Amino acid sequence: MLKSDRTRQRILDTAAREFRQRGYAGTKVNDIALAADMRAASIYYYFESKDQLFEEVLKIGLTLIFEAVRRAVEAVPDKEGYYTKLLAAVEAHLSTLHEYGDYSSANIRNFGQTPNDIQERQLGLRNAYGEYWRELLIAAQEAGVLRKDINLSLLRMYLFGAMNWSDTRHRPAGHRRALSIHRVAHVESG
Amino acid sequence: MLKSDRTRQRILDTAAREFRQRGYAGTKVNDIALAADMRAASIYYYFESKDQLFEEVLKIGLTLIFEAVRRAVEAVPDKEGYYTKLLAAVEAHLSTLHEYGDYSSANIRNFGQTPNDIQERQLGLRNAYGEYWRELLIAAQEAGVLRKDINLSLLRMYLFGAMNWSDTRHRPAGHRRALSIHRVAHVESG
DNA sequence: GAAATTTTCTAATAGTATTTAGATTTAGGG
DNA sequence: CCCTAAATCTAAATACTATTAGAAAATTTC
Repeated sequence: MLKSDRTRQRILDTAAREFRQRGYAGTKVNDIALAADMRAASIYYYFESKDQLFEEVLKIGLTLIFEAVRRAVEAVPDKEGYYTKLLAAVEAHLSTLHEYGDYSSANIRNFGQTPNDIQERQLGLRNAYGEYWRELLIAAQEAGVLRKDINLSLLRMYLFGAMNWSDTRHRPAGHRRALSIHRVAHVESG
Repeated sequence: MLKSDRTRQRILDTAAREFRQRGYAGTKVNDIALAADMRAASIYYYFESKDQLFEEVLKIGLTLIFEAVRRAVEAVPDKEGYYTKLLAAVEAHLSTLHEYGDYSSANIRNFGQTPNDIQERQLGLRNAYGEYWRELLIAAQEAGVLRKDINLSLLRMYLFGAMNWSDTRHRPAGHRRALSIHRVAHVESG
């Protein structure tokens, strides 16, 4: 029963890559199949529909980020304070985006243009992640790590934008990211 | 001969809105036509193809932002220094995104998932805008407004991300932005 | 190694999309 | 008003796309 699982995984990986690059409507089931070295019909043996496949990719994408960030924040001892916690969160978000880029980028880039019924089913997870950051930022501000006059909703929005944008830029092959995630998180020169 | 121009404009406006919401592949020529209160075939009287219409929307979107930013920066007297110039640029970018949102958002949100041939034709304009910011940031750093150890490529990437992200969040109707662009640019509470 | 089961493929179906052709309507100038 | 040109429409051609049916191949089990 293992081959089956590996094939399913291969379809998911390929689908994530295609959805990321061409979007939900722009990706044809056939594109995914050919890129995964099979015929379109075979995909229906593993997934009910294109929509269901897409939803699974979306869910995996955000779940990976959320769990990595939560783990990273919880790994910081409380005595280190909220500045360190915040940095850990940023680094975890960026690392996941880098490592499981196809899944998480597929989610981030396509959510806005996803059909409504799919969006609604994903909204819970999305809001939960936003809420997690909201509370993190509030705690950081109360701990004095962020100035009181900073608008936390805006800051959160900007943070997400900044973290997720890196993804938009195309990374030329052979010119792999030369900066460590740490440097990226600190906006430092290498 | 004015009716013609107005209709063409109406098609463009409608197309920008649809492309923004549903993406390039997700938007059907029919959707645009119906939303603009006509039949699909009529669009072909004004535009050669769906692609050409899409390209025109993309181009308008970025051109509006670029020109607004350039004008805003040039309007700042040199003696006011680069911090003011930088803020003016951010405010202009945000304002345009807010005012001509459909065009500029259609560009920002869809560029990555646009077919290759279209992307290539738009690349010149995109690179020019990026280059404009690059030089602005270099000048600001040399003028001492930005710390020397800050990686300008990353900063630019993050700036774009932060500025363009606001766009992703849906603005519930009736709950129009309560913060001024100025406050948004400063990440200040209202 | 043959039977049973799982997996994959070929071919067809049904539904949609873009785009043309050509007829019809609308608007403006004389 | 009427004529002409511009603008729009209806209907159809063409081309895709998701999905299904069922045959064929591969894999597993005994």
